[in-house]
Amino acid sequence: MRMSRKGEYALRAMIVLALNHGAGPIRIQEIAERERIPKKFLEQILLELKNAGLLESRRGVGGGYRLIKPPDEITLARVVRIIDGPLAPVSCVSQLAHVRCPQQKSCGLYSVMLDVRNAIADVLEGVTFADICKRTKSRGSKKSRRDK
Amino acid sequence: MRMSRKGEYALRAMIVLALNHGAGPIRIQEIAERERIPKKFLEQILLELKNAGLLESRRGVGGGYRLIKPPDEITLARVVRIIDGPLAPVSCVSQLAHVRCPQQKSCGLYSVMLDVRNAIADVLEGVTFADICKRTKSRGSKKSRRDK
DNA sequence: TGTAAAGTCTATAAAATCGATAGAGTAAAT
DNA sequence: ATTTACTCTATCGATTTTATAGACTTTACA
Repeated sequence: MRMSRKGEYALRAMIVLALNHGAGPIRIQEIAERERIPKKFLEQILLELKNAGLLESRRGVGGGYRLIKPPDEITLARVVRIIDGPLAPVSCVSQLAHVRCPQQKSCGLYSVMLDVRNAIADVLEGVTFADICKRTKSRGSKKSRRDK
Repeated sequence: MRMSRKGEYALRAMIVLALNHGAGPIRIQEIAERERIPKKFLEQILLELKNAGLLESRRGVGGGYRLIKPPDEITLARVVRIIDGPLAPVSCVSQLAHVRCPQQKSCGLYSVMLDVRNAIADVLEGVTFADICKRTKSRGSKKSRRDK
């Protein structure tokens, strides 16, 4: 149930941009160094986010990227969907992907996978980059659990 | 945030076995046909599930696979973890994978990803194959939502 | 007892995806 | 003009995923 590294890079880059929101644009290079992301890889990611309408850029001296909207209007879900596609764990519960689920909705898996998708979406749609910025500063961690 | 096809195959195969629990063993061939899963691929999957202690098998005429425990004692999470590994979307929130998250827990992403992992786990640990069997028969679907 | 049926095991192939890199191009600033 | 920094497209290598192959073992039963 993995998220791609690309998706994680995108989130980290967005956090940097959110923390800096209001100040001038930030260069790719700087984000890449701060988050230890391969620069050329990050270029592609930021371009995608720009083409999706999340970022604006300026070229040349003093150029770089910045958020178009304030951090509290951008959810993590938005970014993950742009970079990694649907949140749905299997294609049959995503509206976009047309799939030939053998028994369609009669299949018992369908509703569970729908629940999983919704659970993921609830978390990711409920958190904005403004929230992340707060957490990053105040470090207010939550409960913890095991995983395997 | 995809689950592998292998994981989905495993879940479907388990459902077939659960629906048949109490009757005799089921042949790989039969499961493969019913769920349209490549037989040789399914062999590997069932073997993994057997080695993990979920299934038992018999060879020769009249052989096949069956569940060791009743369906209401096996959660979907169990199967997904066996076949696909940790549920955690990024490695830094999984105990097993030792990772070098740049800022460790001070990173604002950490708690969100933990929430995602827990949300997934809550769903998958809360559903057994007995539940799925009920749903498959009675077709009691739930709420629906969009995804993209 | 021998033959067919079924699972077991390991290797490998084919395909897809991922992560990363390369390099030529364009726009902006000075 | 020159430098800086984003833009675009292609490609590469590695890994992972998905699938196939084939020889082997166990079991039933004729």
